[in-house]
Amino acid sequence: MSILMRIYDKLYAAFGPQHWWPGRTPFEIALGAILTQNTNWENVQKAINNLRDADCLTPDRLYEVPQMQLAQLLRPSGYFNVKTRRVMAFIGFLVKSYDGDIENMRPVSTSLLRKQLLDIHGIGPETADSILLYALDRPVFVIDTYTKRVLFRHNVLDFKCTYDEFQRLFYDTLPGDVALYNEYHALLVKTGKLYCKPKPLCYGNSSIIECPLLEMDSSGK
DNA sequence: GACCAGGCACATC
DNA sequence: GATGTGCATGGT
Repeated sequence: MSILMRIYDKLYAAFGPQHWWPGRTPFEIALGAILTQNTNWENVQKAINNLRDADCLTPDRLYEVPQMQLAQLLRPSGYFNVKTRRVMAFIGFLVKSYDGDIENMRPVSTSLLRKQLLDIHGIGPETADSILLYALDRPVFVIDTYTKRVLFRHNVLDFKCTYDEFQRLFYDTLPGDVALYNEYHALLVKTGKLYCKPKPLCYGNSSIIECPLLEMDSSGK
């Protein structure tokens, strides 16, 4: 069994299902993916609640709302000027390419969708992959800071490896299963929050193991 | 007051 | 290609 599958089994046994992504609709999930960039989820939820209270939680309404007003609604999520532009870019794409309905993306291939998402200003690999996996149910593995930290601290990959290199390891050693990818990423975030804070640990010391639930036995099995 | 939080674009070398 | 920096609120 691969190291990644063993880690998954340990995490699932320890924490159980995480019921991700926290969002009511695919569109809300996509918005959350943008708003949570480098940001605590509780702050994102406040911004999403603002949008809901202002009746702005649909592509049509967001397409109409003035930029200044949108920025104020997004304020609690931090980087609100940046995120306002990014949300507007995403909405513009959705309206222009998919008639303002994320459901119209369903028939399109995953590889094409990923290219289109990455072309949108403010959507990088993690945000694109989060939308693909959690909003559109595609077998795409999301790599985030916690994923890198947890794997690095278990000597699976170097922290300096690229996004694609981390992702490749998951594709090479796990089946392409949406439910598995969904749960695994959520479990890595859960574990990272509990055990893999950036300090006082040093990224340069790969021998440090700070995730006790993940420690393997001496035979490496 | 310091640190942290589910990135990304852009400038510079 | 690698490295550094700006973006910002809110909780601990």
